[in-house]
Amino acid sequence: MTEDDEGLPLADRLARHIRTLLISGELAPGQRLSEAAFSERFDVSRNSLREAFRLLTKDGLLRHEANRGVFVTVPSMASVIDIYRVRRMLECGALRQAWQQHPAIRVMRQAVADGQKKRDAGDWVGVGSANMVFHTAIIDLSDSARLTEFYERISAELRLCFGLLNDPEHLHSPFVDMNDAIVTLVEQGKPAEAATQMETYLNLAERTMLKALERAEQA
Amino acid sequence: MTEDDEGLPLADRLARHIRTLLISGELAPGQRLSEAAFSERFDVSRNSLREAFRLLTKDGLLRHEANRGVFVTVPSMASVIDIYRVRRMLECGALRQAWQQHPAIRVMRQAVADGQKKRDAGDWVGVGSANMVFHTAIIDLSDSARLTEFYERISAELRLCFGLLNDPEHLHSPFVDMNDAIVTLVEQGKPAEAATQMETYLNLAERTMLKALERAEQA
DNA sequence: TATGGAAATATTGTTGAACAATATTGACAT
DNA sequence: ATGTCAATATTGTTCAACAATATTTCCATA
Repeated sequence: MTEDDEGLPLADRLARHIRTLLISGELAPGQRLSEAAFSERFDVSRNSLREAFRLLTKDGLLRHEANRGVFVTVPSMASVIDIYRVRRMLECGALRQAWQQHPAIRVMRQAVADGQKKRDAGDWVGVGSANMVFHTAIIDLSDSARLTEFYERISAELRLCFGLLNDPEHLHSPFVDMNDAIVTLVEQGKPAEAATQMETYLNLAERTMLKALERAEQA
Repeated sequence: MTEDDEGLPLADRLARHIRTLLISGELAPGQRLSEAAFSERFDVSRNSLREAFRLLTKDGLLRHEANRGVFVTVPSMASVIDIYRVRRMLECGALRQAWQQHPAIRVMRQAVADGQKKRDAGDWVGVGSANMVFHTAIIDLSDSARLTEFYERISAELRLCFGLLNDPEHLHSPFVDMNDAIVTLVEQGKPAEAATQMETYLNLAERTMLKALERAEQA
């Protein structure tokens, strides 16, 4: 735990730290997280650790089995389908009612430019990050703190899925140009078309993800 | 804690119990929840209680101030506006893509009938409950476990707002007939119209809520 | 050899006490 | 009445303990 404190309660800091381990894939899906081992590793009490575990369980990143401990969630086809259902609802909805001058649009445009640059440089991790910024900005179009927070949770769960894939970052590249088209439509004041495009995008992404997951499961 | 166990961990049971106290108004907005007092009251350790508090804080029902304790969230105009933004996104979205034969539609229709009966009997609490069932069923149209769970959280927060009002239950009555119109449109295979109606409904409900909250704040 | 089961071990679930750090209260002097 | 400082209470976190439940080990037996 070398990062910034911010004076937050220990359990929250712990949860954040463990979350980064989860989404970076340092903790593998299915892995059991022993209370003793982790409280030693982070040099905190079991009680504090358990609070953090509970928070992450509520976020769907960990799974809790009575008297057996907590495990890293193993993403399933069902969860992928559900997650994309949520994304269609939130992202398409945000686009559909987007106001042409919303500040988040600048962020979207910037993220697209960034993604293109990273792709041309062959920096696939960078492409993934830019893509993430892009979609977060779309949610910001809806100007709702609660939706933004909810999307963060969904987003973290999705990254858990990516952890199962063999060459995950490569997945994002084909979508950079679709992002471009979408933000352009929003800039042109065509929110309905943008939403439709996004639906196509998400359906495609979902299929790709499911196919990749299927391959990964067989292995 | 006289209710059912279900073998869930203590913190979860505690959180559920406290949540019912919150939404039923037995714990007033702004009130401080002393760890000592509540661990005594529920006959649990401070550690377990703190886990429960953290869960409820994540749900937005409690607010945590460092070194000062947890307080029942005081709903603000801003939170009401945000909550209705979420509801428009989720409920209108669910209606727009509703499949005409979805089982949740029966639940909606039943809830409408129930609400009308309760209203005619002057049972305002019953009207409120029926209304809640109706809107939860709308979310179920989207067939997403995550959206359903998220809506529960939003719903609980909204009930916290109702706790601030003087005669809260009375608020629901005018909406029973709008519910009727909406479910009828869905049954007729007109999801877009249903969504539009719902938007009108929610805008009206939001204004009513804000006005009532304004009155309550002055007092 | 394989299998079933019982004892031994490890892990989680929950508690209570302890203590440092911070916030609140109260007494006192001005 | 007001500001200051000590006294008190509360939260933040840890630790040690123990019951309850899982897992493993080991042995007897078919």
